Amino acid sequence: MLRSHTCNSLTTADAANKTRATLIGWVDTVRDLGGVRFVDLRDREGVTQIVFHPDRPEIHAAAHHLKSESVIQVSGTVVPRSPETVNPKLFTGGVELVAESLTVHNVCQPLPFPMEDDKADKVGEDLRLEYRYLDLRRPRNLGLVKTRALAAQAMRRTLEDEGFLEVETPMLFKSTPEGAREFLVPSRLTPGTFYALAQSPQQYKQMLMVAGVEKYYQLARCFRDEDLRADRQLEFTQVDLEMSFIEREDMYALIEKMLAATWKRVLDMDIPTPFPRMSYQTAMDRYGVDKPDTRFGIEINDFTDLFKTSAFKVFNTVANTSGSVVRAINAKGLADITQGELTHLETIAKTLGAKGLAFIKSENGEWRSPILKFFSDAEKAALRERLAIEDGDIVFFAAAPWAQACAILGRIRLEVSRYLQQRGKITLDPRQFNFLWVIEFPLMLWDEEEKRYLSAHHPFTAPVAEDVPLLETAPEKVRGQHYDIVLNGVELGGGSIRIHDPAIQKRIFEDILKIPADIVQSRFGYMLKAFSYGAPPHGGIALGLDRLVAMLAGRASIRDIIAFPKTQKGQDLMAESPSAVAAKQLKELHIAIVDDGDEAAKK
RNA sequence: GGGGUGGUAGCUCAGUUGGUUAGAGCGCCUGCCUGUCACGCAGGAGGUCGCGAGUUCGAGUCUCGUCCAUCCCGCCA
Repeated sequence: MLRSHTCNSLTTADAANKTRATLIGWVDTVRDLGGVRFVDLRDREGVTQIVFHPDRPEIHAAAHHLKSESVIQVSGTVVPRSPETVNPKLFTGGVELVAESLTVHNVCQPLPFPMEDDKADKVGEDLRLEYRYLDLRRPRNLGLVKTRALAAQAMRRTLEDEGFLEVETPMLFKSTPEGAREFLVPSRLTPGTFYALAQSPQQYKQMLMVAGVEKYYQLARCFRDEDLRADRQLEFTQVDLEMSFIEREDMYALIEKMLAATWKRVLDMDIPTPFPRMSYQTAMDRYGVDKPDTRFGIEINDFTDLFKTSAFKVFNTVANTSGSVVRAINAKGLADITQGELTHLETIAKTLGAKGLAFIKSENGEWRSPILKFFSDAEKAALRERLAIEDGDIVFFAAAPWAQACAILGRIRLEVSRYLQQRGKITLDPRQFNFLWVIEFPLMLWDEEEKRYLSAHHPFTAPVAEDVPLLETAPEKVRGQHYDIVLNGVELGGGSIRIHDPAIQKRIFEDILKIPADIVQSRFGYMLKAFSYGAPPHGGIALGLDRLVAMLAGRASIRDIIAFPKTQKGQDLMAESPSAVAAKQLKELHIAIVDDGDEAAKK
């Protein structure tokens, strides 16, 4: 090794022993006082002050020209600092290394952006991504890399202790068009055919269960060619696992154990288990989403019955329409909402298909609302009581088909919670982690555009046993044995008990999802075949590692905790990918470039 | 595919109603300085105002287009 110690290891005991040490690392800061020259030397572990005295003229002179972030190696003697020069902010602040020799291994060019956290955080992300190796070098960001590694380690340990086998599954899979958009990979050896990069190891891991692995896990890279967000990348990592011979309860217990171990290891926190559970129906009715943030209230209330006889035509009509509801939330203390905020909320409601956003403001002892005149005293009293309306509150309504009303009030609820946080009326503890199992999802959802049922999650989810007879008669009433793990309003992952009966799987594909038999055969034939050769009951789950680490680290964007993330346009600004390729490469892959310039011109 | 926000020195930003030579802080370069730790002090260099057109006597500023980044909607079985 080119060092005897790390930059976070020398102590006053070393100074007392006159320990000789060699340190190597990056120049953090240079403080040149003319006579004496100080350099803070930094490595992954910490910082140690180096001092250059004029009695060694060569290295004293060289120290004058040291640049920030250059890599240097220094040998010398550890000495104590005089009491008034001790730096209490530094672990090694009681000592310093008197330089006796200096090697400059690499001179750093002037930096493209400042490295101090307070300044660097304001620098445009595109520049920091172009120089990702510099941005990552900041101790705080290296800390995020460590957090990720620690979290992965904790989860691996739990799974290894539980007897899981790590198995790698192919990234080159076949195209399965019913899911997310895929990355296609042309096959050179079979002209005109394509692989698809795996969106998840789903089908392979089920095959591993048929193979008798019993307990499988993998930190699996997954690929989806969809538009990016702060919490979505083209490639991301899932903690993917599958078990045989289990029921749902077994999976809840395992994941609770794994996440508790992770939070203990990374944050030294004891997460209470078991996690609360909530049905999909309850989550939608009370929070308007299937991934509720339960750290604050502002729950949705139903007033459909109340308005069935109302004089207010708009609500009355909706309340008497089958499948439609009239619902409201009370944004407690938000009567001082600004016009801009209110307009923003209306825009959201309209984006989600509402005609507007009805509200009642309770201010200075009286209610204000454009629709107040339509309400009877009994209706007002019911609203006041059930929404606990007090002075300073504002109530928002949605009158729409159930799913739409949920979507509107779910979004409004999150927005108003943000406004209330900005006003200090809701305070969220950064160390509060509300884990929640959301269960009893419907197996199927009716798709109005395609006029057929689609799997709510994926078509391998097993129906709840008692609901199986409803498959053909009332598919929308069949509950799936699916479970989502939700944390503070973020979906960490989901999974299910799978179908292991080829007859039921076939019924789902052909009779319910209406996938033509020949397509079922070509896409899933091998699965149906495998299930007829001794398929064990099995189930699994996949957790988004990137999101999970982002939650652990208190980061909003998963770009922060992925070493080399891509921008929203899917580009790697550092390596400059994607990039054009040579015609020869395309030819080899049997890809012809069709110039449709003329076509475009005609249009 | 759609909507919002932003793009001026290496970085972060200011730039008035369209008007003379586009500024500040930090960084960078040079010099001074023997106990600093965001060291200090003095001086200096550094600009295709994202790009392209248009309006105008005159555009960083107004208009249109375009590119990039970012947040969101659609999308993400």
